[in-house]
Amino acid sequence: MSPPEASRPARLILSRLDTPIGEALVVTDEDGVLRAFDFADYEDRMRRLMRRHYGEQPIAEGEVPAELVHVFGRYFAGDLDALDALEMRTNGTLFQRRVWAALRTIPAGQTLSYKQLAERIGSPKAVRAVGLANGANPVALVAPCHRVIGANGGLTGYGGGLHRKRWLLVHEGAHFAS
Amino acid sequence: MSPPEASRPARLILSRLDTPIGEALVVTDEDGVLRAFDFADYEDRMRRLMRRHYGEQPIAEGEVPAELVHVFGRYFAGDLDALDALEMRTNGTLFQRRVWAALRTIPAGQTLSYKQLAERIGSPKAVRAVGLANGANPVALVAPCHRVIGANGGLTGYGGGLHRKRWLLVHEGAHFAS
DNA sequence: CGCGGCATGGATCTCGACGACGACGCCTGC
DNA sequence: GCAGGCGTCGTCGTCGAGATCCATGCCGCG
Repeated sequence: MSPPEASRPARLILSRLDTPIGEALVVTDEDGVLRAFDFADYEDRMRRLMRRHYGEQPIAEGEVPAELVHVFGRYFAGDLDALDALEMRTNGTLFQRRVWAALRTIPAGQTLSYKQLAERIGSPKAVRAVGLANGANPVALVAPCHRVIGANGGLTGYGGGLHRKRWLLVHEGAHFAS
Repeated sequence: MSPPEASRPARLILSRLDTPIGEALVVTDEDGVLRAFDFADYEDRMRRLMRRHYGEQPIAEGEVPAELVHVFGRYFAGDLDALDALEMRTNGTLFQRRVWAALRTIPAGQTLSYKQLAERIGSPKAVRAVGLANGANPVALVAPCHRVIGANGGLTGYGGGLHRKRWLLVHEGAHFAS
């Protein structure tokens, strides 16, 4: 159901990618597989997450792998499903990995409420916990936590700033309140 | 009685010094005051100690301050009291600092047993604890933990290796068994 | 003697318990 | 509607208790 815990990477490489909504941080491992995606104005939180998941290991600066440049470029250019097949590796608790896996079952253009997401992973009452896990998602966009909104259709919150959540949902043609 | 806990240093500088008993590690703070002295073959332990006392702070490489080169040189050349006036700063628990301060009251050429040292700091039964604190001494030579030996005159143990303890005691003209 | 066993005390590590905290949702009372 | 209160549940930080580890010393036994 949820993917297995990812092994401790031999190396972590941090690179930076320009997007229409600001500079993004891309962390990959020695196989070039994505370990984190976040926005540059939240670099502190991203580093804290990496430390939590992988220990004190230093993070080297590098280039964004060509395949990732290509795939994110397509997504922002309007090919909304471009990220669906992209491999990602995450650590985290069983519950978190369940939530993050469930996120990828929401197609672009659609949204889900925190409640519906909680039901989908079999813990119908763990609504706020789902919110917490959403906030701890290391791989924004690829695990599309921006597609989860309040039961009343409002945007509630987003780790990258509400303006980005709004932009992404508009970009994907989803419906939401105000 | 025991010196106050040293403040967190602004900077730590690690330098290396040749001695008749092998390369030594010298750690100084931004004032050039000694924070650690150990032998190069135990660099791991030294770094662990620094981390414990001063946190994750990185340690820069640098040159041994001229005064220290001079003073250690004199000690190894036979001026056995050359280190007596040297300033040092240590962190650690109250008990540890009491032990380390008491070490400096043992003159070169003399020895004390762990028991006598325990009595000297007012905890006559904390004999093994004194041994532990001795092993956690960050400032070898300057806090002369090598002058503490077993009640039967044997050398027991030394963080820098027994051969160094033996060499130092011979160098200082102290008496000990076998 | 030499050896084994045991008391002794501080530091460190590990665990489990506990409390606080949310990117919510629902119900109530105006 | 809308503001406020509360149930709910996984995380994380903190704290404290208990076990373990030792650079010992002493006693008792062969």
